[in-house]
Amino acid sequence: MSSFYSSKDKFYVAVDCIIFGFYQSELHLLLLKRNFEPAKGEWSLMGGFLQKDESLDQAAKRVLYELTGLEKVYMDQVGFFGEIERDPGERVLSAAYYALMNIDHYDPELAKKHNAHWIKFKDLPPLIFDHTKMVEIALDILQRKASTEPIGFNLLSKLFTLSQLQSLYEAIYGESLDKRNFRKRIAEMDFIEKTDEIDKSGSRRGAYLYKFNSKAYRKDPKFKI
Amino acid sequence: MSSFYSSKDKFYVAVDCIIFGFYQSELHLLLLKRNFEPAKGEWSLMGGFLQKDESLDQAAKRVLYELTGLEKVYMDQVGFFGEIERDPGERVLSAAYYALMNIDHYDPELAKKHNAHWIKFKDLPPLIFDHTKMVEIALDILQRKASTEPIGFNLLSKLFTLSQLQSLYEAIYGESLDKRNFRKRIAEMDFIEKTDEIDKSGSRRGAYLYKFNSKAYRKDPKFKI
DNA sequence: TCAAAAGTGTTAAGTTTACACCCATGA
DNA sequence: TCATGGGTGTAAACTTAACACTTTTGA
Repeated sequence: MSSFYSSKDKFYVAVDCIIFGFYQSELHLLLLKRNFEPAKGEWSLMGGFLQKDESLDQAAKRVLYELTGLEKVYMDQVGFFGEIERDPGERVLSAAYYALMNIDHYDPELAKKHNAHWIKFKDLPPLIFDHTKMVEIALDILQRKASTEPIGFNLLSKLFTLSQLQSLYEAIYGESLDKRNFRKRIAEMDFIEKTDEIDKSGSRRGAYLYKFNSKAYRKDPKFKI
Repeated sequence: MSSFYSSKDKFYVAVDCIIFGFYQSELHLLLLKRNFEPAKGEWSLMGGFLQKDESLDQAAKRVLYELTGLEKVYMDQVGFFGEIERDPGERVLSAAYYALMNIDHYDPELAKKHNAHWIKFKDLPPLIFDHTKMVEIALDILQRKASTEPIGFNLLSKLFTLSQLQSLYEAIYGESLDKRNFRKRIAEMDFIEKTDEIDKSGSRRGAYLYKFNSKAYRKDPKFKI
């Protein structure tokens, strides 16, 4: 180690994951009822410590993988949290990431193992440390980003109905949208393609299924939901 | 130290500051021509290491203070940079912050001492490590934030002309704005107040000076420049 | 046959953009 | 007297918002 660095302090660094899912027309978060210390018995985000051999982004992916068994989940940085007393045990800095995943891909067995639960975003319980703050900021970022970039599709199945897509955005924004205006907008986006498949699960009549064609999407400024 | 934490890795954590100034109708960055290792002789952001006794935000303020002698400068998070090899010397994580300061408040003596220079944003030289990336992200955040929150005033004097305000926003966005439309917008914002003072430095005729009244501003959704 | 979700256009209101000239002053 | 930046309004284009009924089907 060079002398330049040797006099400096070193710190534990964690990543915490705000994991969004969409289910029954509502946003949910995957939260842990901690059966381990510190803060045993309380609700928290899934987290883990950064290791020497991985980047922060890799650590976030790893932590998510440990909980869900899923790779290639959409993730993005929320911010970093560096208050001295944020973790009452030891000083730990944390980088928060949010993830958007399809709730159907989540193995309930893994949930049990970690004592993880999908909790309605609206019914958010108190969380340990500064995790509530992290969640608030994550929602804010999600709202802004979802309105100008096609990331919402990560919360849906490959094929989805327009009603599902609309209720997803309603859940993200926390407000209802006009059906006809919504569909008009979607119709203008060439990269949201109608298939000839029909979903019968949501209605007797059935609704056409659509898909997001990421190849057709290239930072289209038309994207604005 | 509890056994829970003791098996985890610890890391050096730095803060790097992207310091914006506004001067002669152009955005500038305060950069160091490093006369110290590592990367001596190259351009970099002002940075420093996080210490045990301070939060990340405090560290950012301290680092800025060391360079400028200024307190109470507007600062905001840019992101957390955690690639393994980002600093070729040792593994160092970095939290980037941007700062908006009035260039007139900056003491040129301090600049000399640190070998710091105000560089036109448009003429940005190559920077060490991932600092260029940090700057790009900071500009992006600044552009978005300046368009919906009244943070731009931090780059101006307390009193400013509308021409100065307009050229500030033109510099931030990198595009020119229509003078009449711009002034129409400003006129609708009650918290940007016309004084009866006149600035003669920019024209023979002189221009009215305005001030930002932060007390009158309360997350006004009308703010959109 | 009826309940429940799917699907479909038009109009008014509001916002954004484009645009050109006169004013006041000091050198 | 003239060069320079300061200051001002209107109309067209475009975007957003509000709004209600018909269709299809399985139970």
